[in-house]
Amino acid sequence: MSKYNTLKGVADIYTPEIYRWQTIEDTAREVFTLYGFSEIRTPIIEYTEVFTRSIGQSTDIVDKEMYTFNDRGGRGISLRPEGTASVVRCYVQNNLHTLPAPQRFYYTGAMFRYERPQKGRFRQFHQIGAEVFGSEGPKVDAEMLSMINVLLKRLNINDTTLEINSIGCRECRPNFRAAIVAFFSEKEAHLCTDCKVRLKNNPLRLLDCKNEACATLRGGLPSIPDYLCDNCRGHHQRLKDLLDTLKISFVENPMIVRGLDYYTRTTFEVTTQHLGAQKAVIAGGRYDNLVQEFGGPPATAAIGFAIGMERMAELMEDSSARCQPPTRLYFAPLGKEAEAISLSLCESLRLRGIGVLCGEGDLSLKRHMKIADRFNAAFVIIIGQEEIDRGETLWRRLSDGQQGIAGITRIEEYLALIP
RNA sequence: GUGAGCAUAGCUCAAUUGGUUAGAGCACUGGACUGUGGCUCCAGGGGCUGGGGGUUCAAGUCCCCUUGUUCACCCCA
Repeated sequence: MSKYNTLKGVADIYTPEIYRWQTIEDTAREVFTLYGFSEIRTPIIEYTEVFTRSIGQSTDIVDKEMYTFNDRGGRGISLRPEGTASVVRCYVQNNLHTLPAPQRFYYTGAMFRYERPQKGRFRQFHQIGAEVFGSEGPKVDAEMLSMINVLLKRLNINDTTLEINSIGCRECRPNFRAAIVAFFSEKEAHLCTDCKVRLKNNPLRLLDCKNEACATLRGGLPSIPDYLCDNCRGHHQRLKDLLDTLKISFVENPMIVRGLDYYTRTTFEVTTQHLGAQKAVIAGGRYDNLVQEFGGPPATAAIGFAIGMERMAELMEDSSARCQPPTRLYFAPLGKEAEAISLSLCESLRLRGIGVLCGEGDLSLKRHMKIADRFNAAFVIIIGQEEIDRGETLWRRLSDGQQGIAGITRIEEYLALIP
């Protein structure tokens, strides 16, 4: 075995799987454009600080999952583990706040996290994400969730649930956090070992521990909405009202706290039951302080989300994925002269926008037929010596075997074959 | 990083309590049909049974190690 294999947790994507991916990408571009988003492309590598400062030093992502290394110049560099940090860096670096507000961007591309692969989780995975800068109002939250809704509908993906939550802002989160700490401190002895650490480092994450014992302890937990300040409470209520107006169904899930430190107020996930343990297909939220923390204009509120491509593609497996566009005509030349004629006919047809394939002149007709069939061609155009002598070609429709003749150089007659 | 399962042809899988030459379907190539595909029939190529070591008269099968993979935990898209 001297063959090379892919690295652990990365994958080649090709036909027919690639058509599902293209459908998702094409549809997302279309829908996002309708909502006023324009594409943004940022590098896959950044200074490591771009990620550690935004995502949070104590999160799992930067703590143990980043591909980090020094380049030949000794610069500390990381492969991006997610998209938002780079977009924010780009926004600040290029003073994009000077564009008409709010600014809307979407991106697509590969992300990297050093994790143990499992269903729906890879070391190189792909996201389509969108970000809006410069609007604090819940209208943007609702609009974004509506955009997601439209995308899912267009892709024929049902069976998903939109879950929303609010985790407060700089003003009210400390109160809430203190209440959580107080609540669990009494029960610390009964918490799992992970949660004992969380109690000190990141108490919010006590909320979504899956350990049964911890889940039981959560009974009687102070309710998050009770601790939101008036502004955050108002924001959250307004969002829910707008979602109702737009007839977007959702459930409130006070346990959504997200694993990245930059989130404020609205957080949300689109979940499914079809992906094993990885139920989040799309996730995102507000990050009203991050732009300022990156040195951008103060009080630049922002919100964004990311779609997991691999997970999305898996959901589409039974759904209406676009198939490879069929080759409409297959040219079957018999002999060198016929091959040359076929080749130039093919070029003419391609210039007219018709997808055609040209076989090789030294194949038997039987081989040609088999190949045409395998490529799903609608018609085979047979050109042998007899045809050349008569100045015409023989066409055969593969679906029913009907045959006819066409003038050898009359492009219109080939075009006419195609419905 | 932790735990469990699985590695046999390109793919999906067989192979009695350990037993002699490791099989089948699909796919591929050729033929039946020398200028006509799909369906059918026939034939052919393909394997160090993931790798290494051990037990045994005998190992695809049992044991150990290793690598890969799958699923789950942590966490996340």
